Amino acid sequence: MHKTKPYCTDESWHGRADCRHCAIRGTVLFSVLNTAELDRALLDIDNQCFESGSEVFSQDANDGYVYTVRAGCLKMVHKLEGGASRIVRMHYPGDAVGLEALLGLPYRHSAVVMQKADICRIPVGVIQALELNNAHLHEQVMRRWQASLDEAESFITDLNTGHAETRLARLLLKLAAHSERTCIPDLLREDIAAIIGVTTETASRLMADFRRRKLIKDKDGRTMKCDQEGLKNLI
Amino acid sequence: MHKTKPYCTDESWHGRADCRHCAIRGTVLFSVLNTAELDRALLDIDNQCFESGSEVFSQDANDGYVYTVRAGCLKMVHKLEGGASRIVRMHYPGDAVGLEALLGLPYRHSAVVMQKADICRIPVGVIQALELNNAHLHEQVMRRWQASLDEAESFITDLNTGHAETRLARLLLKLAAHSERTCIPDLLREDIAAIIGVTTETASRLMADFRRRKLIKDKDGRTMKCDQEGLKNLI
DNA sequence: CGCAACCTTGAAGCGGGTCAATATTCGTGG
DNA sequence: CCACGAATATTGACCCGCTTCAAGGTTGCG
Repeated sequence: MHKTKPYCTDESWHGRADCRHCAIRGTVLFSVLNTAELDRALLDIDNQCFESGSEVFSQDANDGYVYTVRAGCLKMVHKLEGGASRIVRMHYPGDAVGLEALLGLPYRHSAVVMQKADICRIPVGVIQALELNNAHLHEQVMRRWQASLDEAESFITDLNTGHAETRLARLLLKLAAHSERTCIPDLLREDIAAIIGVTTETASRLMADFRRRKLIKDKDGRTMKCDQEGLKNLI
Repeated sequence: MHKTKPYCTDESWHGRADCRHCAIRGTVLFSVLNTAELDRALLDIDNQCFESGSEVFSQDANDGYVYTVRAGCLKMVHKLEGGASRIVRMHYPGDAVGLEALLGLPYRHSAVVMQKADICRIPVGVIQALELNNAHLHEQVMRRWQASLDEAESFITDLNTGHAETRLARLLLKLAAHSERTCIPDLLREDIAAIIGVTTETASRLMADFRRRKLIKDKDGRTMKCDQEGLKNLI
């Protein structure tokens, strides 16, 4: 990833509005921004768009960055010994990803884009430096950690419990909860399988069945609309 | 839980050795202990033994304590809508439990003892106060958060993936990794079922089968020995 | 166009669920 | 100490949901 431009410190930047979800921005910007030191630190934050399918970082790598999601959707993919892999959680706008880097640890999973994403890359040193003098940022980091834990645990209780049809319904509802107007990404059948713990064929059969029952409708190329009420009846 | 005695500040306490794993003790004790203020804060830390089956805290409660495990083993039980429940992770000596209390949030799960446990109860205010002046403690808290995340995710990748026999083998090996000399607790079949995501009957059938194949041996009442090499062959 | 990646669908088999009966362990009180 | 009942564990028989293996079908891209 190459250095682009210092969005965060540019008050006239058009994308500024989305910064309201950012742990760094949402808490620090409006409290202690006016120091030269802070402005300097923020220059190290980079921003980039990723296309669907591209990898933000790779399992076992250790590059010293934490990432925040401004737009789009990521999957955290864990490779298993047998060559197969499972998706252990997803991340949405406002989430921080790769927090283990704050502890100097290698990434536990690969982060791969599921839906075109706008992502900020923050060197861990920046966060650590700001945290020293800012308890509020510290709390925001902990909140992001807890959010990852909540998401991983909901994968166990919601997406790995009950019949496959129920699990798929819960997955679609979860995606809808993070989308505008029930417009959700049309996931790869392989990804659905890796999330709800079935084979690709079963995922395909279920999705085809849901479409026939009009629980989901194709919108354009990579998104669809879903019938939330109908899906809730399956749970 | 009633106040017992200020173990942490009593240098002659026989149980002191186990404090080496504690986030508070392991980092703060040897750095800034000698202040009256810190000693005072530590007086609010309580310590108690819990018998197997007893509940340390309850899902949705909000009592403002974080707990650390000094000995024994806990299960984090999440109640589902249908009345059933799943176990989303386990905790062992050195772990911190109920970290969401640091954010003022209600507990996500009930914490129930699986094996007689020795547990410290720490008011969130104590941790917050100490964190303000101690970046090292702050790091320790983050490490505990990451450990919870690692454990939850290993439940997805190890204990909710593959055939039931494989998952049970991985569960027993995980317990063995946290025990002395492959002596692991003889879990309730219902707990095994709630961990690896099968019915109680299937858990019972598999355990009975493992015993016949001498992969596990009854020791005394509530513990057993397991053949780690044999179990690894099932993965 | 033609290949590659992805999706859909079918048929057969089995792993684990379900329902039910029996055995075992454990706590409690006589 | 034994007896009794409740909780837990074991086992059987049947069946269904999902996997497996295999064969097209569809989409998209160089």
